[in-house]
Amino acid sequence: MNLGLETGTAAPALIAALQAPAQAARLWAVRSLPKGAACFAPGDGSADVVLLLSGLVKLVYTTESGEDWVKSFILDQGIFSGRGASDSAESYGATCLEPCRLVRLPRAFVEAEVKSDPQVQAAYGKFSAWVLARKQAREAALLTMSPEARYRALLTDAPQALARLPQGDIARFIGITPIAFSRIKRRVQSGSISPSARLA
Amino acid sequence: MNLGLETGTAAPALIAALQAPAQAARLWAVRSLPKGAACFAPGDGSADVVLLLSGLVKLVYTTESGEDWVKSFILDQGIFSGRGASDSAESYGATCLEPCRLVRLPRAFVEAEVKSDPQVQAAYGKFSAWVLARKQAREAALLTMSPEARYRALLTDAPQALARLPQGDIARFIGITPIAFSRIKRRVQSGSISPSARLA
DNA sequence: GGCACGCATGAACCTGGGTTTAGAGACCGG
DNA sequence: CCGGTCTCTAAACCCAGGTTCATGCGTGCC
Repeated sequence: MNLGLETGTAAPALIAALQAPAQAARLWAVRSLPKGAACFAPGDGSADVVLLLSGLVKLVYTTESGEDWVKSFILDQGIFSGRGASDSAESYGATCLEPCRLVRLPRAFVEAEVKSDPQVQAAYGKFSAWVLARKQAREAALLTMSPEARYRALLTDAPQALARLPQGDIARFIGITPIAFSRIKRRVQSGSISPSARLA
Repeated sequence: MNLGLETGTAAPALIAALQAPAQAARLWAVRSLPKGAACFAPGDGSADVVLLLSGLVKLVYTTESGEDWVKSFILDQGIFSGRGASDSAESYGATCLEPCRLVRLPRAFVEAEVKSDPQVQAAYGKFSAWVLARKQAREAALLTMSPEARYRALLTDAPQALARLPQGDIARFIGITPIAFSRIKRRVQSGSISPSARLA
């Protein structure tokens, strides 16, 4: 069971397919952002599509009470935007966890390229399918697995990613507090085989 | 915050758009299934697309330990298939909660229609966007809200749907056991304002 | 260098949900 | 009409995760 952290090749392929057309349209402006910078704020009206060329970004939901919950991480190369296809009420922000290099493209430009360029269209189709599969995996993980099980799955599926992420962010991605995450790590490392398949 | 139970018009529109081509191809065969029947089993190799014309279907993940968790409900009119776009490891089954009328179409046929028929293509685009938004909402709900908060949100957003669903299935959709759900209902009905915004 | 801040950990206590067991009511077939 | 099964509710107990308070450690800033 993977939880939606694997990187895959779909996003890099789509980035590559978009580069030439964007350069031709003089829209290919690589921007560098330092660690801690916000790519966009939650509720940002901007419907830009962001291509991450290198670095590490987290997408976070912020609740009314001010808690942050990590929707997902984008590692090294990936594509994301503030609003999934249509506008949804649940908006999220994006923050650089490492220095990042990225390109912003207007959504309209990307959509036009998808329609007109078969290369881009093919890459976009694969990317969409991959996004859907990831979302499905994440949904299943949140619904059917306990936090500890999710952590164990991450340990198996994406150890190299875990090493680059702050503990607090991993916790908020798994769906628990950093304190509880610390306890889980202790349990797991001590080799105790928790009998809880899927508890609260 | 809606949790992914609202029905919307995207699915009915796509069903309507597909009907004529499917009839022309002699693929439009309406089947009736009784309450309790399985539309397909988890892991079913069939990549058919199912159009639900009337009735009520639940999609359920089954864990290795045999627990069922409700991925989503399809009310009255909707479209679903055993495998989201690409094949994912997490497979789910579909069961009728009410007598259903439905049509099964081969995925290849639907994909071909999407490419060749602009009508279908437009409807499919809207449907895809709607699916994505719903998945996003569900992900956010599972990640950022407590079970009780999810139930309260359902009460607000989809009371008519709740009335048609068995308690146990609602519980498994919210992400808890039927027993815990019973307790939550008691708490909510007794008007106690639980101070827990988002607890375990 | 030294101070402050943030992050990770630790311990103690609370609480919501899981688990088990049990019982009341609805539905169905004989 | 009766007995079986299924669903929902209830009560008692356990446990994982939340909460609070406190400590140690690394980083950055002055």
